Amino acid sequence: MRYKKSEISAAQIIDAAIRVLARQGYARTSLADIAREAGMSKGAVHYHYSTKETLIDQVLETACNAVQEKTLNAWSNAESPFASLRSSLEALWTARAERTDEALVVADLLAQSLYDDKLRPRLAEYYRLAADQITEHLTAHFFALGIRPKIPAELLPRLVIGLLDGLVMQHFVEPGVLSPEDVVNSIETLAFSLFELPQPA
Amino acid sequence: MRYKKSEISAAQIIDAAIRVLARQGYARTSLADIAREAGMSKGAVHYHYSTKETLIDQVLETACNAVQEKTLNAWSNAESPFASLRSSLEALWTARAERTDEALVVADLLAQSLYDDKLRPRLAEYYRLAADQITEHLTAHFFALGIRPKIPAELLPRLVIGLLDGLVMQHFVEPGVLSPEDVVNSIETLAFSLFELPQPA
Amino acid sequence: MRYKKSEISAAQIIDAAIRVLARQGYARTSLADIAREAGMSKGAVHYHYSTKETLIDQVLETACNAVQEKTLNAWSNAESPFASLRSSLEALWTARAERTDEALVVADLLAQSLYDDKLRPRLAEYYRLAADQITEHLTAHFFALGIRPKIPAELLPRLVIGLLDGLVMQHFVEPGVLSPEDVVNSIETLAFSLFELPQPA
Amino acid sequence: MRYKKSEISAAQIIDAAIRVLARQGYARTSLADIAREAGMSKGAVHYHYSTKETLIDQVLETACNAVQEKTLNAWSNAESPFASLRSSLEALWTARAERTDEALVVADLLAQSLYDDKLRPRLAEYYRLAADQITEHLTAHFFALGIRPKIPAELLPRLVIGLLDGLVMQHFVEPGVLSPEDVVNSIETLAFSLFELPQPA
DNA sequence: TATGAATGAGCCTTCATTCAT
DNA sequence: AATGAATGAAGGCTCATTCAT
Repeated sequence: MRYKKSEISAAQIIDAAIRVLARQGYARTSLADIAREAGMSKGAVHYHYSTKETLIDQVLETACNAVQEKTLNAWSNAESPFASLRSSLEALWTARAERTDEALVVADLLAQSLYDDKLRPRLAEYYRLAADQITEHLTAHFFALGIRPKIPAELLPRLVIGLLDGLVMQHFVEPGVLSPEDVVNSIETLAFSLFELPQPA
Repeated sequence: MRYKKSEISAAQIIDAAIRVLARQGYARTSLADIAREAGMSKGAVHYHYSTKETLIDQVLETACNAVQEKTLNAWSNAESPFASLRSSLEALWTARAERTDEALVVADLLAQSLYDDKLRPRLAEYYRLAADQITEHLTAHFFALGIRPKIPAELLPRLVIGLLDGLVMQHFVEPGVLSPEDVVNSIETLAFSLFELPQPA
Repeated sequence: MRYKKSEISAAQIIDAAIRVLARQGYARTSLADIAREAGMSKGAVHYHYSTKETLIDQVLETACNAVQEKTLNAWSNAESPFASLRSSLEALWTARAERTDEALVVADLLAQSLYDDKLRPRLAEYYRLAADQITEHLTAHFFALGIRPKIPAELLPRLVIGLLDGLVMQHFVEPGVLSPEDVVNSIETLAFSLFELPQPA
Repeated sequence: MRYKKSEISAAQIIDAAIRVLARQGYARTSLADIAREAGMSKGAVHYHYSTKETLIDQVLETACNAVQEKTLNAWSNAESPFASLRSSLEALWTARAERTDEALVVADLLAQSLYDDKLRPRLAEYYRLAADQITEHLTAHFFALGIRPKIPAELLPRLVIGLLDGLVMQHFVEPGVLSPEDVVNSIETLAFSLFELPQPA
């Protein structure tokens, strides 16, 4: 078999944890909640992850990867650089705004990381990977064509991510206030402005 | 007597709570911690705020107001619209990135609000006020001069706030990654691009 | 004035306490509840009764007296001994079963007295007085006529009171189970049997 | 293993609770007291009974059953109906007056039930069972012989119980005031009077 | 005489963790 | 590999009591 039985259980626990954390948030989630959701005893959870810290750590890694993977698909379709940019932005926004369990967990643990030194490096890596994804795309479709932005190239992805993350929080706090269309349109306009390209018709 | 004894104590508790929350985060802060920081007994805290919820509510309001007030000063100096914009952006960034207790508390409780219906409205109002502040400035210094952005005017403040908030989280997670200068420069450039103005020399 | 202001307040507290105790029971009643009901501060309650114990003691005395007084009227109407007996039994039953605040408080504190040495003597006196009341009546209307019961005369009142108290608890626990008519009828029959008198037509 | 470990512990807790409640009364008994008496941690008590309510409920049931069972033996010895009646009354009285832990707990929680809707049904059942026990005996030994009381047959057991309960409270409040002999004698006399039987020599 | 503020012990409950099985 | 039982430290909250005013 592909995974040992033990590994299956361990993964089930992580999945259950993500579900519960997405539903209740870190501050209100106990190991008992997670065990119940995973259909196991508290003891079993401790068998696989000896501390809550270890478990949460693993949860964060899994959740980050999941979000990352989801946005990865965004960059595949190649058409024109412009069409590609738009569909990518759309995907990046959706992956965050959709309230998937994983995105919620990342958002919640992001805040936890302000006070938890163990969590912070993982989030830093998450940001780095996300930025790299964007950089890669920009390099292939814009920089390679000689199209350069008005701001430092290494800063651009950080801005995009920051903008998306910040907007998503506003979206969560007051769901109606930002229409997805407006968001994507605006970011697109912004991107074009930065690249000194004429707005597409 | 300027303030009643009771009001002083109540305010001391809020201040202590903000200090402790900024240090430890909501999930790790108990009423006992707050009482200790305030130099009072747990009972006294309960005397002034019958519930942890009530207290946190008040804390959030105070913290939001503090952050708001800090950025309010940003808009005062009038010179040219451009100089004003830059100094304002700088102030907005600093107010958030400086790791003041209040800004940290707002960031933390923002995440809590994902799971706490009582907190959410307060944060929504916070966003609204912040957006209004920006709108007001833009109206006076840009719209009034006939300078219009390429994106819907009511969306612009939301983008600015989103961008700042999002960047600040990256800054918190990995302190070195964004230099304040770069951030402000970039946002300024971005703003100028959006307004179709030539970059100042 | 008849009462000093202080005495009025003290009495108001007792009355309030009886109302609250009747509503919530001793185990669930705090001094704060009583103060609130009395429209005073907790401090004021403590000014008049320095401990909860003192207050409860006073409450019990007042409640006992109230119940006693209520049954006292029962013995007034003199007609025939038999008619008098019946109406008296009726009054005794009603005073207990009616769920007046005072009767409830006595019933509740009676149980407390099992564990509280301070309360017990008061209850003992209450029983003694109630027994005396009955004895007096029996002496005047029966013994004086040479009608003697089959059981020791000094035990009879105790039996009557016990019977009433015991039945009243059943009545409280399951309100429908004993009709007041049945109860009075039965006790009357019982009394007549004890006195070897023929049942009245 | 005859009993599971868990069941043993659960039973030990109930037993400990009965002991403590009998000693201190409901109003003065905390879970910590019970845990200490049971030789366990507070956490263990909560492991077996998730709520104080649940625990008290179980305690009441156990105590009621214990009292019931004790009086059950009273009805076994069959000799003559008259001798049987007397010995039964004696047993009924003793079971209540002896100050067994269980009887005290029932008496205390009986009072609590005035303010606790969860407790009341259990006590109602307790009364019903006790009444049934008596009815059964009366049916077998008196009604079956054509001996009928002067009062409604279904009321008779309620009167007996009420009388015993009420007398027991007097007995608890002032231990010396009622000699067991007197009580049983009187009730016996009372019973004979009700059945229109000649007093035995 | 009365209040408002404060205390500290104690209450019920939750929870991460341990451990024998 | 997993469970059930148990622990003990907190956690939020209640409450009788004290005391300056």
